[in-house]
Amino acid sequence: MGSKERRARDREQMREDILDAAIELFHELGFEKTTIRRIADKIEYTPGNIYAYFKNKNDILFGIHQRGFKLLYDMEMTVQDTPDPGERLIKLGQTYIQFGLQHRPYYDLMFIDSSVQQVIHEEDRWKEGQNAYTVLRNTVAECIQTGVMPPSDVDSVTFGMWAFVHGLVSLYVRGRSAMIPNEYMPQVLQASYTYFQTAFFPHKNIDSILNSEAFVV
Amino acid sequence: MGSKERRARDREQMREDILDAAIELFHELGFEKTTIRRIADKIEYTPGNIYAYFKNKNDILFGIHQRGFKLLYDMEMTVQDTPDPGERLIKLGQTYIQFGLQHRPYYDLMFIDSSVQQVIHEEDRWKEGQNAYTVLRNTVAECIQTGVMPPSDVDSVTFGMWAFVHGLVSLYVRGRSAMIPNEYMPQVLQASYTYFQTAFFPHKNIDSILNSEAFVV
DNA sequence: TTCATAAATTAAACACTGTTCAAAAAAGGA
DNA sequence: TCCTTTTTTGAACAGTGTTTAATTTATGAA
Repeated sequence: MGSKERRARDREQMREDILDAAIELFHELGFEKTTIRRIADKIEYTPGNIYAYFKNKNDILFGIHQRGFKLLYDMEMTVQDTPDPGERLIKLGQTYIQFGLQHRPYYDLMFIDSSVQQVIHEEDRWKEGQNAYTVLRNTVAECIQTGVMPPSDVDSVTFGMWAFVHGLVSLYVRGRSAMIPNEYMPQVLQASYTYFQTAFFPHKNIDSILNSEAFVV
Repeated sequence: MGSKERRARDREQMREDILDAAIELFHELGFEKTTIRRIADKIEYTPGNIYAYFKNKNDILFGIHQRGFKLLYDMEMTVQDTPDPGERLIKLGQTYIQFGLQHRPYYDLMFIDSSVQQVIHEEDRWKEGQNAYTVLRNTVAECIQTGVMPPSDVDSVTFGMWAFVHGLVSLYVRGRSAMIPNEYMPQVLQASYTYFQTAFFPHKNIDSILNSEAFVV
């Protein structure tokens, strides 16, 4: 008599299928150019049926948005067992870059695309993003408290750290690194990241902390 | 007999009027949501007439794109007479931030918006951007050559520097600084920028080089 | 002024978009 | 089988970028 449960699973599967098709098309064409009719085509249904699963096109965006923040959160948690806050901060930044490069379509929707940001902002969905910021901020605060970093305004340092890794990822994602051959990008990204961290943690051996695979584009 | 010239001026003025209306609407609604009909409304003409001045909607984008890079280039040139490369690099970054904050609609179109980037990329219009990168790269190279900065891969450092200032501007422009009250943003931006530059130029008095007004949002 | 030519502007049409909704089809339980 | 609920469809709506023929406006010469 578990057919009720199976029907619920089927519904959920259909939602996932729609999201899978949508994230692929968003990545390929961008949000605005992706049409409901193309999403429907990809999963071999008619356009109207999409609306039985999502309120509208923006609602599909939210689904992907949530998936993305869950992915980022899970990756952030894998470095939380590093006891030294300086080392943890270095790993956190690396993790953020790795997330951006490995889940580019998500990153784009979560942090860059403007039509997306407008929709998210209108519907007050930025709370997930605040959490990601807080994780970073706590680590910076601990670095300053324990003397690993010099006394400074916590938000200024946190925002700067975030800006740096966000800049690395988003310039690359937006094709702004065209002047550098793509096969060199992993080394450039790692060298750039190492160079900046060295300025803040001169006594640390950065390379032994980093994982080269995180910078593969 | 100068009526030929006046007609040419009138045509040029009409193009400027269209661009003025477009940049305002792009900023307000984004590129995709801005319709030719609304641009036409704003300048009190019919939609079809726009096409007597611009090939299509993308072509309007290019017009704005060109304006923006001219603006940025002019601002970059104002610091080129600073002889010390380290000081010049610090000022260059400040200038970039200032440009982004003061000409937000342009910055958005030039460096962030994805539908725009796609169009620009398709039509191979990124050469102007390469110039902006070269200006920065030359300064970094000079810093390394003169021993102001330690020996490093020039592209890695340049890309990192750009990433940092781009990150500061674009996180703010995208409303990612919502956790920080907006009235504190100028100080946070300046403090963040100062903190990072201090790490690279420990013996310089950064604050005496910077101009607080550049960080006004 | 008058008139022919050239330029600027318009209105209507095209195929496309997101979205809605009544009708049809399919599935489930008795 | 038959009734009910759920899923899916197809047609319709107003709005999009763009094209084109027709119309209006401006220009310089007679």
